[in-house]
Amino acid sequence: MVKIGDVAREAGVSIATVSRALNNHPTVNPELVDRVREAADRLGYRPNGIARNLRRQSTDVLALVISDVSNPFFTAVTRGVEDVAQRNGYSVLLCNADEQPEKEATYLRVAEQEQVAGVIISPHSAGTDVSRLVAAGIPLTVIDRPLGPVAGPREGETRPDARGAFDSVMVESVGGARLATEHLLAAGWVRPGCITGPLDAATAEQRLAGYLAALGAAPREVQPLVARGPFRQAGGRAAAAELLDAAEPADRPDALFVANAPMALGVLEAVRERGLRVGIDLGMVVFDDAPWAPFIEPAMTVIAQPAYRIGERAAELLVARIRAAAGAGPVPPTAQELLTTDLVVRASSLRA
Amino acid sequence: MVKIGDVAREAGVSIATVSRALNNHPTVNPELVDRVREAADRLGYRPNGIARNLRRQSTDVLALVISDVSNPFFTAVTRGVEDVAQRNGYSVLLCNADEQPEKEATYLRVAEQEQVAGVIISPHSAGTDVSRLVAAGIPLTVIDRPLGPVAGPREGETRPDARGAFDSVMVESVGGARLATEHLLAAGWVRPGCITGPLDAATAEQRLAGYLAALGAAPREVQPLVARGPFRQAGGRAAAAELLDAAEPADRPDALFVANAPMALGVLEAVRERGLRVGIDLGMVVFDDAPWAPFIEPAMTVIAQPAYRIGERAAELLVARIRAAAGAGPVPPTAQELLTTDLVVRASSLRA
DNA sequence: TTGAAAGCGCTAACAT
DNA sequence: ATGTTAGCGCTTTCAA
Repeated sequence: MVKIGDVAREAGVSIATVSRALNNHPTVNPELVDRVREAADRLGYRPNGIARNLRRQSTDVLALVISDVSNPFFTAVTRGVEDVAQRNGYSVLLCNADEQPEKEATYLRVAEQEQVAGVIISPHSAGTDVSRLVAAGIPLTVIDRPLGPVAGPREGETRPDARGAFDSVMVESVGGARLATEHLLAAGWVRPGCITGPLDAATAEQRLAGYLAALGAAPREVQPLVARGPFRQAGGRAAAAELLDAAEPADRPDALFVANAPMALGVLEAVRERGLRVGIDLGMVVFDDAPWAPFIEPAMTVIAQPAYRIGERAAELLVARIRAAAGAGPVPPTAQELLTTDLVVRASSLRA
Repeated sequence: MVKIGDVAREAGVSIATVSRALNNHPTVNPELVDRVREAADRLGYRPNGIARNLRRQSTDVLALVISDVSNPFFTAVTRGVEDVAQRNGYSVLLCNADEQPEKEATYLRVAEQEQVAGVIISPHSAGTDVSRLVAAGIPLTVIDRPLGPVAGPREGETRPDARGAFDSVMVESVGGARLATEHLLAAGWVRPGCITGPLDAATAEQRLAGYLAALGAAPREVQPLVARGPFRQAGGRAAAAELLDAAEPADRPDALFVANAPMALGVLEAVRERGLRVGIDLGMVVFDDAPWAPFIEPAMTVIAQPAYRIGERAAELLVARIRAAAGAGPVPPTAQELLTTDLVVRASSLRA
């Protein structure tokens, strides 16, 4: 490996000059800059990032910790984050926690140890522990799911200023879920059920809460019908089976509000296996749009989230905070952004 | 930030002992190990990964450079890589090159500078430059798309031993594409067209080659009908439009072989816009399965790749090579694995 | 403007 | 078995 000393010798200058020349320090003689550049090219010199990071105590890398790479929502978020990061000179390292708390914890530890410049995370649950990151002074933006109070340095102690510890970008989940359910009711379905994620996932709770709120506000009384499963295709299938196979026909839903897109595919499996027809025997609305939603039969009605925008905003807030932490900008006030969702009516929610 | 010296003081030992204790060095008194552990816990010590990497000249991190996070094929590959990596104590950093050569180059540079333990890459084109990685001795496994000869240290020079420079895990693309096209012909479609990726993408060429081979072997002569576009939904839509809108009806395909799944969604858009019905007016086969494929109407016939397995094998080969490079195992012979594809017949390819 | 040298936090070779 | 110390390759004072 060719190092800075080799370049210095080749260019006939000191290593300090090489460092300054390569980092565009203004105080160095332009002629020397050229000589150094050429020498570096000739030798194929590539600065050792690790050494640089150790010295600078910082990196040009952002970590994006998401719950599931195969969920189109998160890939859209990823795009937004990447585009903003790239414009600002950062690389994005994507960490797929895969809905597993241990995997998430591992990535958070790696992020801390490798001293990334900042972290954007969609926490598995409100209990996800980011206290070390906060303590290490690594800027953090939380997306998609809220985080509970951050633990303080001593056990059992929480930081009263936890809210100020990080920015967040969320979506109006409760409202979107309520809108979806009201839409189902308005379309003439009488017993909408709700298929949501696990108890520890905040988004699962919010979407359920919206569903319940809609039922509560309905003119006639409607019995809540709820099933849970992991936020994946298999989870949706099992949960749908649970609801659809209820012993009492009166307990079987005639419509389904599904809390995320991967689950919806599983719900569709269960529906088919039972010979049910969406739009005829069963109404359906899904929280989250997906590329395939317009192409299935009937086309899926969804609550669309501004996924790309969430990624963009999260990255913008993070970059601003990194800059501020480096003293290269004003300290922005803590942001808690709430973006809105859209009901996209296609065919699955309409009675044929 | 609490560092190793602080722990040493707290535990009343030297920093060397702390280092050894925390790294499970066998030669250290178990009683001291406990003392050190406790001291470290008490202080909330977290080793500085950067400093460690600088000293050790290595990392516990693998980089996985893929062309498109939103393609389900790559997310399945990612899962395979992650599972193997985790079992072997590595973290995976996912780098989304997004089909852009510059972005890919940036990530490769980051991987080199941050000295990741190894890289798995699905190269944008055969021209992707991995010479620096090879020169830096970073083990590399190539997946999905082949890489051309690796450039040598001097311009214009190629390394004759380039084939031995890295392992690869690919899929029988040509054969799969040929099978798909033959299936279309056998199902009674008479003018199958091919929608493939850009000229510089090797998989686009391979899939086209398979298509052409099938036409060449057909009993009656069949005119090739080919359109290209970026490997995305919008690319598929534009390419399909090109074929479907041919001035001469005789030049319009009555079936389509589509080279990847994201493109297929775009093709479906174009098909709908023209009021065509898949399975009736138009046969369709897609290279690559996708979670939504069984759920669209009619269900999509696909060439399924063992995506998860590709990721697993790539990671296994990489880990073995990293071990070997560290002297912790035998040097494996260069592997060039070729996995097989499966034709999954659903409804889209059958004449109703 | 340039160079010499200190040190980022850690591991490992060497000394005890 | 434990401690002392020399670096890993770089950036950045400090001195010239």
